[in-house]
Amino acid sequence: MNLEHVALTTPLYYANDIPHIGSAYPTIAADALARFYRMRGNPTLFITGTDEHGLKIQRTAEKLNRTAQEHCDRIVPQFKDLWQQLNISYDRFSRTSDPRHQSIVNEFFQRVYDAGDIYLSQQQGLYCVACEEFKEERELLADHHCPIHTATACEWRDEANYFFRLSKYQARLEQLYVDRPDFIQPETRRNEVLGFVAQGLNDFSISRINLECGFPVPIDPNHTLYVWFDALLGYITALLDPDDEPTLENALKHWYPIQLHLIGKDILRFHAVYWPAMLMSAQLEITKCVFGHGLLTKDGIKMGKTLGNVIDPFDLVGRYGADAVRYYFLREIEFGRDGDFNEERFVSIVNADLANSLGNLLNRSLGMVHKYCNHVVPSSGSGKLASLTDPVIDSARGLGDRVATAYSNLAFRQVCEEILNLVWSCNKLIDDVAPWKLFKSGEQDSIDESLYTVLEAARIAAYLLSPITPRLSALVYSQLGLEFLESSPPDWEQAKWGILIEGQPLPQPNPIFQRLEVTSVIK
RNA sequence: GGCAGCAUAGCUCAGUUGGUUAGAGCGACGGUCUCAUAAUCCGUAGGUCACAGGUUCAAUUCCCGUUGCUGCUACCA
Repeated sequence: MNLEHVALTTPLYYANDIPHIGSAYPTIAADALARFYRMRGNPTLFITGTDEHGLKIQRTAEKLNRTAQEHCDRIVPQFKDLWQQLNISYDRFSRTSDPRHQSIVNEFFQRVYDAGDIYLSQQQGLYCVACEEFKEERELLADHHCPIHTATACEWRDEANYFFRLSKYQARLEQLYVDRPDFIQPETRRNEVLGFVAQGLNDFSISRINLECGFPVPIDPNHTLYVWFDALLGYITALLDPDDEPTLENALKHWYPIQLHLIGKDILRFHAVYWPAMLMSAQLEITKCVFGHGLLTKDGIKMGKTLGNVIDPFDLVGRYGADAVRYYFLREIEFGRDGDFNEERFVSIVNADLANSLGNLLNRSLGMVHKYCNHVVPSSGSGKLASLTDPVIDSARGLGDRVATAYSNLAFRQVCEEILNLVWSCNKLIDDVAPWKLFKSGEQDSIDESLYTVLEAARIAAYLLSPITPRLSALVYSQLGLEFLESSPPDWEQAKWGILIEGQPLPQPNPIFQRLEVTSVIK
């Protein structure tokens, strides 16, 4: 078994506002992956957190009459609360306002500076005072008026900024993309990056003046580090053990390099271009893979505050529960592509798969065990029904490998499909065998054989689905009289056939997943 | 504008290295069983595989064009 260390990250979410569904989605995916790797026995470090610097946060805080730190201190608990409600098993919550982070950033900056990749230059351009931003000429209206603030013209500014020598890394980046075709996934995202880089890379400024919210530039405290420069380093800070001195050496010793950054495609460039260049400059290894997932729409329409059609993740989990939400997003949406949320569809998919197919499979077979098999796990039989049970058993035996491949490829949809195929074949097996008829004719051996097959297959299905629906799987296990601690699930041996032991008493069956009802009026 | 991608049943998607009746799930409709959470299982869905050309004995699958949609086209994050 591969016991490689796996550190994986969600984005460090911008702590400007409370979490939205776009933050929940990749976090759910990352959690499923982290749980999968832990089950396989890989030492796993699952990192999430918040990015707490930059102009937007500063402004939001000002509006609310708070300091930036106070503002973030109020936002962060809401992220943590949502993650708890969604059953997210993160190991580290990295906040970029952490003083330890500053130490890491300073050290990293020094390395890049020593490499000669940071220099002072002039940022010239048209500046909208109202936006406090430089604008491109092409995005402005006539006479250099800002489209947002049409009353006043932008003014020409000539501002000193520190720059990172990104252009120096053009060739090495292109080589990286060639040498490691899996570095950027999925393929379409990779093509976007290739196209972008092929245009030629410009150095980018990594400092701002007139900005308080952020770290001072180590070599020039009049400047503040540009948010992204320190935000990306939050991943490395998160690698520090709690008692470690905050040095790069300590951060890199166990978990580096990071295996996977799971991000939205909207921040792909920072992770696939700037970040590896920064790491090259600091002479650090590059993350193994950057995966840019798709974005979500609601009922086919882009979500936005102005449209008022945002999905509130708190509301969704509150009404339907963590497993249902986790399952829908990973089952129904091809990870990597854009996807849609539709509440009626959500309810029908979740009911069909979790309640009707898997839940009812367990419930009906346990019911029969209690009626026909003395409330204990039946024997696996003598093989009379082999022609019916063998295909199911074969499918269950191979399921672990198939599902593991799919998880490794972040193909959650495929994971679900593979598992459902087994579940469906079990429901069909029951109908084909019809144990209730065998009971009347007294064919106990065949009853046992069919029910053992189905229970054991259901167990494997639940086990392999547990990274996605941990609570549900734990319930299946307890219904089967087995232990399943959500916080430390049993190891991958459980993917094998034959774990259920004949004669073991079974508790009274109880539906593991209640059918959902649409609880809100569809607008 | 430039570059890239996509366009298959009501919905979400598979698929065809070009070749008899184009598939799955969900939804809908009909039927069956009775162990079960009115669940399961079976059957039905007559989709010109976006549109118009081309190559070929043969294209939904290759090529060109058109239309539509999406993404990228750098310093808000």
